[in-house]
Amino acid sequence: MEQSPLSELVAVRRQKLQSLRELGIDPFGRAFETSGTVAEVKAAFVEGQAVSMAGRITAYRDMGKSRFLDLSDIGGRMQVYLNAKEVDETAMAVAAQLDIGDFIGVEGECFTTRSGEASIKVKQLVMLSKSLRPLPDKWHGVQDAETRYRQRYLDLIANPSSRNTFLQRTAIVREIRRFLDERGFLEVETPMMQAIPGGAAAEPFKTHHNALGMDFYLRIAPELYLKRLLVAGFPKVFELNRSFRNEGISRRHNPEFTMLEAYWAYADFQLMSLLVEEMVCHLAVMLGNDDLQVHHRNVEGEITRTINLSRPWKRASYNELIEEAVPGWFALDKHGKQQRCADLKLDISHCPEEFEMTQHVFEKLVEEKTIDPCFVTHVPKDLVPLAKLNETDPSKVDVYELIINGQEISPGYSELNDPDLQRERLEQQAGEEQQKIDTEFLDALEYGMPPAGGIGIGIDRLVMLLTGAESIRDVILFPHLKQRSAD
RNA sequence: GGGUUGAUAGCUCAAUGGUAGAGCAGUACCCUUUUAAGGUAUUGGUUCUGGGUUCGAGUCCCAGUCAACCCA
Repeated sequence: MEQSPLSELVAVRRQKLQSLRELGIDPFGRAFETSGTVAEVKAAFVEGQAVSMAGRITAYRDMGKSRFLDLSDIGGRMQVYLNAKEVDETAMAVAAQLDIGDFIGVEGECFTTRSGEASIKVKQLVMLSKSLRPLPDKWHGVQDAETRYRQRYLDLIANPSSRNTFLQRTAIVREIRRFLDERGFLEVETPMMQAIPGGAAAEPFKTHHNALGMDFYLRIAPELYLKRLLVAGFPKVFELNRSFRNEGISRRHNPEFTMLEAYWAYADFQLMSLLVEEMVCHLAVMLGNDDLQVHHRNVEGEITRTINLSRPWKRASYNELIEEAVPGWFALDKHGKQQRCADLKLDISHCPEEFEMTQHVFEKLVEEKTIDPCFVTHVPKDLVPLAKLNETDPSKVDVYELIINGQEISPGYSELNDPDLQRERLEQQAGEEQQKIDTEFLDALEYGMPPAGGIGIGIDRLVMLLTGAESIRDVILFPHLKQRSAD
């Protein structure tokens, strides 16, 4: 045996494991029929009624001849009461070998304690799984960020706020599917492994298929395949799943992230903006923000930020917003813009072109400062090669970029369906790297794609916005971290 | 990639360069309605890793690992 204190704690639990086996008990039990989840059993509480329930022991209060245990699952906690008078000797012997962390099943009857807590008086106790390692502190939970991410299960066991965030994430995703289904959108699945990664400008992950003897890329967006389905005749489709970008990791970026893309034939970006507005408000209300004021709070529960989702949401053009932030910007020549950026302490060393400087100003002085929703329209065409040009100003495209909470949450386009123009604009964007153009997509467009509105929504960022999470790692169950060296 | 901060018992955290501690968890005992149960006693340490300075390093210096935040 090793000498470390952890192994001492494990040894104590392994000794109990052995004791259970000596009692003829399988410490890792089998199927157990329950009356429902912990929350369901608690909700259906009727004094004196027989129930059965299973869960993990999360607290243990030993009174000598009687014991109180808290049984928990991801959705709730309920107290059970164990009394030597109510159960046989074996059950009390088993109870003596229990630890916080064990899974047990109980059969018994509902009763209310003197202090008024709905509880279960145990008649039968069944061992379901022995826990061999000690759980985190019951009161302080897991504070260490690294542990919370690497061992998310500990975070979820110990931290109610984390449980709540992920339950809300699930509710949001489910409700988005229901919302779109209700409006006639069909959910589809398109390739995550693509020979040519299209639909966005981003660095892809590369992989290899042995039997085909060819390289694939993990998709950076599903867009070009969903548009093939518009060609196929689907009037309304969506996909809600993972995309992958081989770029930096930050508070706002995870290499794999979840995106919704939806396409609606015969619609345009303006109709799509209304759809998104309606959907996000609907989700906010579902989560209990009836007044459409989403409050973000710190650990003390104080409000740190309030996002006002009241409709209608602001709509403003790209140029207007930049002029608002930097008056006279567009009157400046290239040198003047460089000077102005220097005055504003903006680093534009990586922006050789004027439109890139403008975009940098937009990101730093508009996007990051926009908390309440704003649809940014009339975006320069160089930034968006897959959208239709504006009829009156062909230097702009018919798109919106929805900014909320200082982040881009959703782009929406009037989708470009002119195959020749699309080819030209992709060629222009690709520059020297013409092999990066998905020509089979362009072939598909030549068969005819209806005019359509399309949207993308970054689900992780949307969940951050709606739950008040400050890091994308707090809304992704298993965020990617660097592997720790074996020691 | 650069900067800043951090890593101490299973968990949460202390510790002027001078004997590594507390609460919870664990262990033993008491207690038949407790609930952050309570009472008494008690175990538990590669202070992230490797060097260095020093009579003496958790603490100071250097390098590394991992993380958080900011910048790119």
